[in-house]
Amino acid sequence: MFQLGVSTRDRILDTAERLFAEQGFHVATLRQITQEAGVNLAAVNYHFGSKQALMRAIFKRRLDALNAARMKQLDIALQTDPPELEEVLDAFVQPALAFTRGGDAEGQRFMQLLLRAFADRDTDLHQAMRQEYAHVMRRFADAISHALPDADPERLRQQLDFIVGALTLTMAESALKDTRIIAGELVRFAAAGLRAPVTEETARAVRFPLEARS
Amino acid sequence: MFQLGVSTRDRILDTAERLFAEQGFHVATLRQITQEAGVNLAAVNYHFGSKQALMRAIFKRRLDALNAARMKQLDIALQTDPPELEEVLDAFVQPALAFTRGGDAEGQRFMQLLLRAFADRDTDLHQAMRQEYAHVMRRFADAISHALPDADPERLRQQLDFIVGALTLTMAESALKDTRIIAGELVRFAAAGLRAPVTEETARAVRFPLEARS
DNA sequence: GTATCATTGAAACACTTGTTTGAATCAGGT
DNA sequence: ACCTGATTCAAACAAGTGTTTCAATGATAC
Repeated sequence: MFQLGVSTRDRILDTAERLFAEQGFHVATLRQITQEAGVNLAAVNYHFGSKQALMRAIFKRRLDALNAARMKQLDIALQTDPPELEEVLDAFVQPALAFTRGGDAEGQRFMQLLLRAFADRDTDLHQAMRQEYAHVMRRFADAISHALPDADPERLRQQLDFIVGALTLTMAESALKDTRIIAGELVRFAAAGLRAPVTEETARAVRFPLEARS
Repeated sequence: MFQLGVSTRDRILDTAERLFAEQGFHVATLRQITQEAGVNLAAVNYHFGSKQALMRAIFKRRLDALNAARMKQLDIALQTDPPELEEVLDAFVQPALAFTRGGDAEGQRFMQLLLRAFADRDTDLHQAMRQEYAHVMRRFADAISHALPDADPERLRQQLDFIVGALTLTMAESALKDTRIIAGELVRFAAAGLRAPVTEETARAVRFPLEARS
């Protein structure tokens, strides 16, 4: 029950990740974390320095893994030139689910954590996440531009944020068993959105967004 | 500076909304709120009962207004039968920006608050928000189904969540001046995504989502 | 003017928080 | 065996939290 054989440091990491995702950073207390992990209260400050530093360690561990998995799958997609749009999007979406393959809810837990980080603007965690993300996002934006050479790269980059929002919120929200199907749907949905040209109607909507058109 | 002439209750409501959005529910303290609002500390518990109840009051005020605005604009779109898909999506997206028209950042602040509520699963606030939303979401899902009679209603409902995620995250994240343009882009993006049929390629992606396709 | 109610004010309350301390325990090397 | 450094432990610390209390003040009606 107390994950015998695993180091104190890892027990804290796993338990804190779960409780931070479930309850949020400021609601989950060190006493609750250490008690459920079966370690002493002071162990957190000994191994990590502070509660904040613990959070950063948790975040870095998963985000590095997620980004590496995305990069790796993107490289495969980029072996064809120009790359297939769906394969590029797959490389972005699917690794977010890869963690769930083990059977437990780790992947979804991290998406919940990611969603909290997005919500926490003006925190160093938010800044750190955006910076960690910047690399990957730029590479994916470039790949999408190559797949859709006729589209404006700046607009494509903007629309990548739509995909991030849709992915993060639905993955954090949905039941575990549905995530795989939803990911496939999202790729199809996003690919069509990215391919859609700017029509006269939608251009007018951009210019006069609040006009009631009866 | 202290919004002279406005009632104590409203001063608390406005200040707390701002601080909750900026810092989060558990980080913003009643002492900070009451001090910045220029009211006594005990005023919160007198007028609202508790910090939680204050949060609910804040949320209800804006969400009711947002939902009402969406419903009203949806009714206009539904005057044509079948409704135009872009008009239905406009009715969903545009009211989220309507608050920003006054010049201040109220609209974006509320989207940040909404994002926090999404991240806070397993809280009564999250439950309350989902319930308040359920009505509106069902009506919009029905309207979209009417606009796209050939598509599976259940799948359309699923994809409405994509739009919610994209809208909430980008609106909370983006600079204020960009929100109007982004909203127009989102309508175009989402309309194309909803209209896209399920191809053999994407169907395969749904069946074998983690397969590396080189 | 006075009684009645709602509202404000300063202070205290009970409790929890993250962090620190210093002794006890453990492991590995010589 | 003995030393050394890393790790664990129980206890305390200082600070901050939401909430409550009760007297002071304000407004309103009779």
